[in-house]
Amino acid sequence: MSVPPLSLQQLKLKCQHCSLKSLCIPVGLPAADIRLLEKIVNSQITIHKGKALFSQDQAFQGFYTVRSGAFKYVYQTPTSQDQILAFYLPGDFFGLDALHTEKHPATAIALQESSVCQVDFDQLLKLSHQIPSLQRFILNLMSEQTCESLTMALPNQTAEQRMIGFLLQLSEHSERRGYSSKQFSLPMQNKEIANHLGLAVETVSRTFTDLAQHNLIDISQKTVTLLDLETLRARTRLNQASSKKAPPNNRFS
Amino acid sequence: MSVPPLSLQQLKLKCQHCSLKSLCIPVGLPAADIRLLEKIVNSQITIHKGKALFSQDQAFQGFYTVRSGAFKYVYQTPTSQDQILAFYLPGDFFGLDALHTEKHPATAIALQESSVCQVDFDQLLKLSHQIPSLQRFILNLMSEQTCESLTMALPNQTAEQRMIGFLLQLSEHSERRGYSSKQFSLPMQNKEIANHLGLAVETVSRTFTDLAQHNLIDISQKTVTLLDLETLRARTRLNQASSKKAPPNNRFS
DNA sequence: CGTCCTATTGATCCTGGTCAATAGGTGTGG
DNA sequence: CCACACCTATTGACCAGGATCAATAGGACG
Repeated sequence: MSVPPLSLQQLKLKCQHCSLKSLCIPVGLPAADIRLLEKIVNSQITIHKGKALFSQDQAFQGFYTVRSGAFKYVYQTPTSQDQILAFYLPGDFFGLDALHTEKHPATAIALQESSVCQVDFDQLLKLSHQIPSLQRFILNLMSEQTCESLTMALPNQTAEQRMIGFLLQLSEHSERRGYSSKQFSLPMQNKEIANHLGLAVETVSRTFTDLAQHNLIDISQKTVTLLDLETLRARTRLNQASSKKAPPNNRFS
Repeated sequence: MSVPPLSLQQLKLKCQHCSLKSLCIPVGLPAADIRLLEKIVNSQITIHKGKALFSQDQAFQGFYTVRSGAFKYVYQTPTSQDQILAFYLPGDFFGLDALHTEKHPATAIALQESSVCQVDFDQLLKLSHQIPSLQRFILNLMSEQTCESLTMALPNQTAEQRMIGFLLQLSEHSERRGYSSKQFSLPMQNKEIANHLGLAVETVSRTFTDLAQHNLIDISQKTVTLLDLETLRARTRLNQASSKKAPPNNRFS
């Protein structure tokens, strides 16, 4: 049977026609540069549910952006306990943390049928000599990631606060991709949320039902609806600014 | 009174003669390149105890390396609660997380009389076109920081595990600088350790005395001695690998 | 349809936070 | 140089949030 010279399927694999291009490397680049970029991007990678895109200690061959699906990023400790460091959703970049050791520090596992683009890093560096804004893009990307994980590392926080923070994070992500900030799906299991947030599965379950009973969220079939963003945001603020005492030296000198 | 043309004091400010150069940007660079580097580094910055090197939201002018002293890196939340994201000791780089917003996301405050080098980032980028290994150095630096803060964000962990982890981190740092991995000083207060680790001050105090009573550490006058590295390391492993059940699917498929 | 894994709900226990009181340090002014 | 004030560290008593244990229900998949 004959196929058209360029199917819609194939067309979509090009950066120029990618629905995520406004969130991705091509942002702001002229069409000519995007065509150069396409040459060093492998957009044909599909990963099945439960399979690893790359494994911990595997050699770094480039970094990735999620086209569709979702990943968990798992660090395996020497004592064979797993810790989910992050989840990656469409539009997210990951893998650059392997740069300094040339080995991936953790394993990326697909939570569902997923597709990614692989960007050859060395070639991207070369290309960045022709396209100066690329260099800035890479640096900004890494700076952003450092900054994000720094603030992510905030401890304290009750179980509810961590859960709400997690939901708000997904909400922002959904919004950034042009979808609803109030409704999105959870591609991961409660068990995985628990692991990521450092809680027991039971606590995750209980917190979801608590929030639902207070009409702050609605959750059914792995789809979450945030019903009261205001109150949710308010509840993540720790201790309501502890205004009980207002010590005189709460400012930097 | 007449002074020699180049005092020992002034000499030490040069990258070539800096005692930290093997940990810093000059590592591996020929003397000629180091001289170029010296031109874009301001090594004359001294910060007094309690003063800020830069403040949250302040414009990014370059990044820093600690020459001497110590800093806490404080994020001030909208509700005016402070969170210590990190401590920076001699040899540490910081400030690059400001790159993508051009504003520092947190405030760096000296814990004691401290001195830093300020590196003009734009000039460093220019210089990296002449010295290719510089580009790699910058990228590696940022990758390392991303990676570090990612793994730092591990939750779980009991109070004791977090405290030991903190001490081991300082131990490695001390070793990297060529000092003892077993004995080092704590430039920060218990209050600040507590804040950083998300614990109560009382818990920090209690954990120190507990560890001391078990002859795992010795602590006096802000100087810590690690007496039993083996046991300390063993105690950071969460749950001793939970071998009670050994589920069949503890491996990635 | 049966098996296995995940989610939910209840009961109990323990780590670590909070409150409180005291001791030790540091710095300032008389 | 000492006294006082204020801040930090330590120790004890108590309490609560969330982990653990346990049992059941719901889903996914062969």
